[in-house]
Amino acid sequence: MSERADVKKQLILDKATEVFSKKGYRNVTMKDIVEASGISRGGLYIYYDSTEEIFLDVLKSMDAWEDEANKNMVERLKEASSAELLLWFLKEQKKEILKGKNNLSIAMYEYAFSCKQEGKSSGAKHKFETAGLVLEKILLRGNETGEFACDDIKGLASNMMYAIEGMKVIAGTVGISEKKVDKELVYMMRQFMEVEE
Amino acid sequence: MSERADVKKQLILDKATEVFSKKGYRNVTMKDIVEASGISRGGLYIYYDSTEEIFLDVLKSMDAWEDEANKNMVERLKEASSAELLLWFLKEQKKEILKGKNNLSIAMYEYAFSCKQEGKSSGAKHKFETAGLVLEKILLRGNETGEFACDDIKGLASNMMYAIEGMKVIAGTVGISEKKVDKELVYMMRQFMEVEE
Amino acid sequence: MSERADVKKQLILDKATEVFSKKGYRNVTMKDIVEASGISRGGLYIYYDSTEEIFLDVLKSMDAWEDEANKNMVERLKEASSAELLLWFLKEQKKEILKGKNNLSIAMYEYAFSCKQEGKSSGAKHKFETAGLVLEKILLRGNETGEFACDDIKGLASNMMYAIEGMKVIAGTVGISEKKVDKELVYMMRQFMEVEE
Amino acid sequence: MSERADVKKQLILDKATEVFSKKGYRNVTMKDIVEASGISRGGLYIYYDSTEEIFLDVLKSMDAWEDEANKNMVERLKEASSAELLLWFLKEQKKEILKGKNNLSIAMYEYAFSCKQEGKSSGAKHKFETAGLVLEKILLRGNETGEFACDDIKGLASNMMYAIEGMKVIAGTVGISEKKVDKELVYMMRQFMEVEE
DNA sequence: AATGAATGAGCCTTCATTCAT
DNA sequence: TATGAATGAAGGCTCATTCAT
Repeated sequence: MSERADVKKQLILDKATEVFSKKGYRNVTMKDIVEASGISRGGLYIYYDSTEEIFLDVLKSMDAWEDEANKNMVERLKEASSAELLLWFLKEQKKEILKGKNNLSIAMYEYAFSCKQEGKSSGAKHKFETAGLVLEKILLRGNETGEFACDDIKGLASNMMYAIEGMKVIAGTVGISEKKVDKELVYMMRQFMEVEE
Repeated sequence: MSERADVKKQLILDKATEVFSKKGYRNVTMKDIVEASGISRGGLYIYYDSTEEIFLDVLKSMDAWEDEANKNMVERLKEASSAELLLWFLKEQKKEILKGKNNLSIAMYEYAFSCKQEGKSSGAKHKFETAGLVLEKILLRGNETGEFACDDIKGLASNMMYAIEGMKVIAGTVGISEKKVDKELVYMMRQFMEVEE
Repeated sequence: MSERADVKKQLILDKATEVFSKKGYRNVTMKDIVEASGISRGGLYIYYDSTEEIFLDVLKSMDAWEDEANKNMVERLKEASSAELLLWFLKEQKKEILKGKNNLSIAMYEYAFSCKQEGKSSGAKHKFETAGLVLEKILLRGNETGEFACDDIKGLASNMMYAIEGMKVIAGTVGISEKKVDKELVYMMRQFMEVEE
Repeated sequence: MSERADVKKQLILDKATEVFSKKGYRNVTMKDIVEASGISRGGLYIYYDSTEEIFLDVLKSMDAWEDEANKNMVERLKEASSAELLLWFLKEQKKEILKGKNNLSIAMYEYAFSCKQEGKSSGAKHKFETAGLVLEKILLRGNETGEFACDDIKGLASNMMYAIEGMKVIAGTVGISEKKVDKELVYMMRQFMEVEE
């Protein structure tokens, strides 16, 4: 693929990401993406054959970005304190939660749901598990350095991930306030560390 | 509306519930409901004007059922122990989580999401909050009777509800095992009571 | 299928026959048939899913008609003279040849060709062979009654059928005059019987 | 036009001939020819503006080739016996018949048919008549030399041409065996000469 | 000349909704 | 009320043709 094509694809992905964030997965038509990206109907088909293909590429590009972020974080494990990393991790999660109807969560759920219907794999599992592992690593390290005090790291990490997932969904549907998110995150942190209000 | 009409409506709702559980919200067509309910295309329009109207009625009938259940539970608060009630509550939640792709969660998320787009209210908020309040009541009472030991009931109830919500979504999309659900529930309970394995 | 549906289907077939006769097979779109039959786009899909399906039904209805005609002719073998039957047979062929661009031949060739591409059977073979057998029967009988004098009936029938087929194609493409057709038919008949000019 | 352009055009014609033979006329797209010829989409338009233009050029180049062949044959009339020439002529026809779905006949019929619709001339008539004249010449000469005995040369030539045309069509659609073609040709020849089996 | 990405018209198909019976 | 045939709008896809490079 030529460089020019890559630029075009990136434009499509950027606009498509907005569309999927606003409309979910199922409700998005090729026409939507055509109109959002300013490309002609036929032109879009040069690069992608279906909304599914585009959606998967959107996820892939996001995964690439997240993998990068996670790698950076693991690097930082060596220098930064666990508490700092945890704060960074939760801040990222908070950001995503608060994007609310502008995040891809609902689209991903819809997609994963339709995949399940058809017995396909959606990749959502991997994404969810990876984030859980990162959290585990941070907690484990914090326990070792004495920053945290937690006797069931796996259980805690899992609980936090599900609660965060729940907040994302609630944020994307009925909505959630920043204050509420903060409260939840503080509640979680109190289970294993001192938190000043 | 005649009694006969009510019977017909109930039939439609029952079958529509199955359809929405299996296919989500957006993906459901009038044809799906027509075929599932065995009623003619035109006949369906006598009772409902759109899939949205049907879906809202499905939610309403479920709410009615749940309100009833909650009322019963509050009644039982007087006779049963808080621990018993909590177990019953969590068992209900577990059941719903494990229904996985056969529960209405995804359809509700899709619907709530599209409502948010259009500024409508979906009723999902009410449902989520009601369940939270029930849990709160149980925990409060347990604290009073000394069965539970929890110093932030609101925070705990909220955390549990989000984590449960997260599990529902994960169950409906990437899937979750019963064992995993049990683990999560036990983890939650350990925060305020003794749990034997 | 209800009677009403049959009426509708017949209307579609009648109009579609005109369309296929005028435009061949490949060049016909659902839109053409929709416009010719005065039915809505969606309405057509209730009865037929593709132009191929319609075309096959057109052929089937013609076959039914021809089978009937052949059966009648075989009946008449008992009473009529072979010469009379032969004249009738050739008159039928002549009629079809002269329909020229209004006959289905070209559409059938196109269809049979595309079937061959895909390894399907088109039914054209059967039609061609059936007509040949009818001719053979007439010639055989004429030989027995002394009306005809032919020492290679199979060869003759085959030759005549190919020549007639050739005329149909030429008529449908470059065109042919009635006089020319008559000349050809007389030439054929002279091979085995007396023909007055 | 430069010589280089001629080379390019010839390449296009060669490849296009294959395509039209395989897919008929209507079913051929610019893309097919682009892919077959290895020339770019835009490049093709430098030389030809439509598939029709290409197809006409394909026919023209074939005509040129055949005219050449016919002229050669007429030349040979002076040296070779009529029987030899006839055999050569029929062998050529047989070859073309047996090419079956790889000959241009169907494409020509499709094209001629669509021309007739629009009142254009397709050139198919000329081709058909030219071949008939060649056959006539051979038969006439054979009659003069006493090799053949035929009292209606025009009628015979015409009959043969139609039968051959019929075989081409049948070969391109439902198929025909070599043995069957031989039988037909022998049957024709017996009408005016001795043929050993 | 040559390339191939881009355009947009046109056909295919589905489905919410209407309406004669 | 109930039916299901009919409608037409909307979205999917392909392909002839153009155009910047």
